[in-house]
Amino acid sequence: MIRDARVLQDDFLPKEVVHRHAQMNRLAAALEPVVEGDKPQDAFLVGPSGAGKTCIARYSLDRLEERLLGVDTHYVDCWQHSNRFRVLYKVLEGVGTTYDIHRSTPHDEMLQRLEDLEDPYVVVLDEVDQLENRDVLRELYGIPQITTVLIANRTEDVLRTLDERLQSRLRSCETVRFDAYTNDELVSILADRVRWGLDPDCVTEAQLETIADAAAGNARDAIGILRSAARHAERSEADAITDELVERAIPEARAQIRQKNVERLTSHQRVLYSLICDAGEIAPGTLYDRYERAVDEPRTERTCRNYLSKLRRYNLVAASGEGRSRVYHPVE
DNA sequence: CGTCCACAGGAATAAGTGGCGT
DNA sequence: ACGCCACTTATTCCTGTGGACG
Repeated sequence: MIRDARVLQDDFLPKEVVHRHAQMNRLAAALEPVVEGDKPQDAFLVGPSGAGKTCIARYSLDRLEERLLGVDTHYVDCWQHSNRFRVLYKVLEGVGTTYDIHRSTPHDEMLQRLEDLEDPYVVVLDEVDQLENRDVLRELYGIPQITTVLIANRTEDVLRTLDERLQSRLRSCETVRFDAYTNDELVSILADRVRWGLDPDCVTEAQLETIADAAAGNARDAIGILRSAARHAERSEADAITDELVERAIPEARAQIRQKNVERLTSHQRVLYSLICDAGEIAPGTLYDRYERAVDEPRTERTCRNYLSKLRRYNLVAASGEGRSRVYHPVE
């Protein structure tokens, strides 16, 4: 029943982008000057996750490379590469000069190589708000050949921690806003994937609507649910996806993401996480007390606060209330 | 209504790690 | 073998903030 598994993968890039023409055009317009040999405008794509930002950015890079020889482009996921070295390394990778780069290569040399570039270079920095050290942004902005396309959930999260100069520069670049997809849009995106990769008629319109509803505007989640349901159907050698499989796939797709994140935690972080899960809702002070008693050599409170912000970044826990009335609770 | 305190998170610092060049 | 360089993690110190409480 799965004819082409690739179209259900996270990194699949459709040949045509639907429902995002306005954003496509704005980004294309910002980059357009490069065709005439001028400096393109930096761009900033903002919006909730799964709203098509990454997709549009990658798509635009592909179109640009198609049209124009002698422009380099590259995509960097700052979630996976969250420090200066890794970002610079990935950026250099895009122009194929990493053959003799290693951990202890001075940053100056890496930057020098970028400054020596002959051709314009467009870099997408996805999830830029996950960057631990923003110095690298300033460094990249200092290189005239490089045009950046930043992607983040919220503009303010990125701007907040930057100095004045960089802030004003970022404010003046082309900002393209994305909203979450509507249910109808999600259904049509899912229908496309079904058409390209699954047997026709193996899933009903009503089922796609159920999936779209559960995904709450997030296309990545929606496709994840569809993928999970299709895999189960295939494993049980059914020739269609049943309603029951869809219902099961909804929590499962979420659990998979959570599982992946929990695996990336250290043992101390996991203790905090399970304490929060057990309590359902817990005040910071109580949490630290219990943590101190739960482990042999407890870390300091400050370190735990760092752990907690990591748990929040991974979307495992959330905090509500400010100041003294703050409580942590698990997500979902 | 003002004070106090728990809490968040920035900055500086120290100890430990890993891979490289000499 | 050794020092270097940059990274990572944890810690100490500190400031700003908003709700609780007298």
